[in-house]
Amino acid sequence: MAQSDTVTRILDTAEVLFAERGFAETSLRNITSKARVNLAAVNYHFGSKKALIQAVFARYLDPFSQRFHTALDELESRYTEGVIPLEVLLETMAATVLAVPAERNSLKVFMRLLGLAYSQAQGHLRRYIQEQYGDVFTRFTELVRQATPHLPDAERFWRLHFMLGTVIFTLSGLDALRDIAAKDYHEQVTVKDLVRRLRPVVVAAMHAPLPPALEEGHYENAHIS
Amino acid sequence: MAQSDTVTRILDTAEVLFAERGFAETSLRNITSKARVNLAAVNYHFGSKKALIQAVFARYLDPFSQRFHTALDELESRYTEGVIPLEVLLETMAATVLAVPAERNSLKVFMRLLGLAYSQAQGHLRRYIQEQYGDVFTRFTELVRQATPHLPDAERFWRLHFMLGTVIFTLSGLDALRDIAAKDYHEQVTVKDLVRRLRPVVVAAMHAPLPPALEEGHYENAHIS
Amino acid sequence: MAQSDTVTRILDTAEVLFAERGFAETSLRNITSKARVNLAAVNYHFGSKKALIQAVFARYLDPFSQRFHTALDELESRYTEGVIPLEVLLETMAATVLAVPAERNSLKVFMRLLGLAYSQAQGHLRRYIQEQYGDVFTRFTELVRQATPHLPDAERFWRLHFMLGTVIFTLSGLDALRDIAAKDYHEQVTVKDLVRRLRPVVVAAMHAPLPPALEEGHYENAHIS
Amino acid sequence: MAQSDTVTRILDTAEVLFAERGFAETSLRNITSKARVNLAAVNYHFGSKKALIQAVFARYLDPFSQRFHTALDELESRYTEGVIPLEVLLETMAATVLAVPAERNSLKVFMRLLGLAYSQAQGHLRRYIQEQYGDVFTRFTELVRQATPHLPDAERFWRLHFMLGTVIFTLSGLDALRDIAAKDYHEQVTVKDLVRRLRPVVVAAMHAPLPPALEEGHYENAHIS
DNA sequence: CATGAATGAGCGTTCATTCAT
DNA sequence: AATGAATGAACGCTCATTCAT
Repeated sequence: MAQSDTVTRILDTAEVLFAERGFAETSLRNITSKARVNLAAVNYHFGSKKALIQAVFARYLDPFSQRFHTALDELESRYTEGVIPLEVLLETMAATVLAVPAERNSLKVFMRLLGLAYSQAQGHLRRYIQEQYGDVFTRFTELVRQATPHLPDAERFWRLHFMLGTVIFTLSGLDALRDIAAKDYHEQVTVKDLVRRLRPVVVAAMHAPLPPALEEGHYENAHIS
Repeated sequence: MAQSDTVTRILDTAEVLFAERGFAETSLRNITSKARVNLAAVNYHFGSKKALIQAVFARYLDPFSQRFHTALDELESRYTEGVIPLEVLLETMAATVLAVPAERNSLKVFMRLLGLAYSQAQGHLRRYIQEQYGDVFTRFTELVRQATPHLPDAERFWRLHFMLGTVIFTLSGLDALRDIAAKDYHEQVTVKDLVRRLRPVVVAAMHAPLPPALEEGHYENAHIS
Repeated sequence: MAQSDTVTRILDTAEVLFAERGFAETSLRNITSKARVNLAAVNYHFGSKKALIQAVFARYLDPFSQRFHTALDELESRYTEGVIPLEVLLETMAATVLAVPAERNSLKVFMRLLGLAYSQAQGHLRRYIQEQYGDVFTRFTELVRQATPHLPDAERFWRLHFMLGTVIFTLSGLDALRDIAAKDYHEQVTVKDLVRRLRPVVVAAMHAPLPPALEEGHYENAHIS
Repeated sequence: MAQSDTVTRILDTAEVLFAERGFAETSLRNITSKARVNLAAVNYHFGSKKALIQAVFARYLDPFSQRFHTALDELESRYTEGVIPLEVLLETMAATVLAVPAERNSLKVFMRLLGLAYSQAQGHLRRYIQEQYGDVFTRFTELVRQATPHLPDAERFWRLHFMLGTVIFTLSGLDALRDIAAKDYHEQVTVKDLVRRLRPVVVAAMHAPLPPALEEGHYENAHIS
């Protein structure tokens, strides 16, 4: 059995099981038995379970990072005179995020994995992602800054994460939500459809009016605080 | 040791550890040793680890459910003539969500738990929450429907979940994000501050223009699909 | 099953297997299956394999240390006027070493274990023994120092270890040597017999003339160096 | 890579690691990765781990056996008329033992290995050594018998092993003992120095008076038995 | 009401060895 | 002659749970 075969089968199986159950709930025995490879093969090829988890992410994030850099290069060469509009930046990011797993028909898995990366207690994973792919995100946020000069830096930071939450939460919980939606609204939702719905929401959120300044104590009287 | 003491100490310890590490990564030994109670006490008082997880949620969701029903009762008696405005509904929900853990100074823990409930592979937990607290959410969404008659039902459904994602993602990952924000913007973010920032974003998102109809194939030429 | 039962059976089985095969070559499964206790019982009662190894030693060394201190107390109260003769010290040590395992008919095992403690790569074990029982050995060597004032300190140190080697090597390899002796000399050797033979050898070794001074270069011409 | 190169590097690395940690605690992966050869090379060149262990010993014992036979030949041709004195025999053995590893600066390693051969649970190793090198030891002990006609056979057997214990125990634990000695007596001990100290001790031990006969029951009243 | 002891199942990992190339 | 890949067995250990007291 060629290396690529075993390695690929482990990765293919692992990403599905990780996405379905999370990392701690997926044992190497689950993976190897479903992939029909030897239990020791994971440690042989990846070294440890942690390294396997990172490899699963790398298989998405390496091409993503590469393509996104390329796409931003193109944008920058096209908009030499002015700033790149926010909508174009968002559109480009969406297109790149979708392009990579689209080839393997695994957008849902990728999104679930992204969601897990944030929510599960895998400190090593967040560290790994930050180290390996931090620069491309930094580059993107800098372009967003230029596209939204009216937004205070802190406000932009939080809004980007608000939207990140929207996207990851929605797409990673897609199956459950889709079931409810189908039951209540007799509607079969596709990822394409969801992205269509997300677009105006994200744009509106980024363009929302600034909140009242904190010092005014305006909210002290409300029940929210 | 009175029962209530042991039970409370288990719950107090469990919710913190669950929030910090997730459910699978927190063992009963972690909990009982930190709570300085006997290992068997969890199974004795709660029956199983699953039941403990549900009990941890119930301690938040029972009072939340109760208060929210009461708050909606008040709103309905106040707005007998017209519909309750969307902003008021959102404000009321936010106030109720914040009120419960505020008494125990554990909003962050509660939000982390909510995030975990969605992201972790605890099917029993989602089922439990749906069964126990589904009706109050149903009541809320019906009021939102009346407040946003112009929104198609499906669109409203998705936008509510978009915003749910925003809130849960942000508040459950608060610590990590707060660290980044503090490092980059020299800003110490409080929950109160975050809610202030969330308000206009959520409102804008709910009022965003409808997406173009899917049938038009408008997006087919874009890179997103 | 009472605790003492399980714990004792684990210790009894472990010391025999350790003595027969060494520490690394004896698995917890070997021990627990032979002792007919659950595999997890070792970790439950001792915490780890390392701790089990130390517990096996403690069961011998704790009473030994105690008795030896008592015996030295008696000697010191008996010899208030002069020094305790070397032969008496050696005799006392021998008697104490033999007394402890004699009660459990396991001198051979104890000696094998002592030999292993020196020869096997269990750094934690040497550290543990040094920490727990170093003081009684220090006390003994100090008395030996007073009994042999003519010996340079370094020479005494080495001769004590030469003799330690003799005793441990002989008694820990007793079975193999006994087999050879039985085959060649038709002699069934008992521990008592071996101690009888060891006595004059040890005394003669401690009283051997000093080696020529190193500076003389006397040995440079010999083939030994 | 020429075969001899790979084989030599495996042997060089293996003997060091075996001496440091013992046989069971040294994995083939340890050896091959440190020697920078392929994992399968050990099984390819030696057949098994056991065979590797034996090969490590053979590299010392083959030349030792050869030289010792030659040295004894010389002694016998020199002492045609009377017996070879005990001191000369011991001196000759010491010189031969030291000569072989001296060429590779690895006396310590050799001694550690000898100690391990006795103490570790490698039955195959003792068998191998006995089969391969038993005759030269038999020849030596026969000469010792002629040199010490006054000693009963059994007594001579045990004293030789007492001394074997002294030497192997001391030299194989050299590093640890050297550390203690250096700390307590500010003395840097060399192997040459140790042999100097061993000489009078070994001679005195071999010449020690015979123990009282066992039948007398002399020791029954002592504490030793 | 509470607990120390015990259990069976399963975990990630490492092992010496084999085999096709 | 040599090696990368793969394997089955075993390792120490932790898990949630049960049970007798």
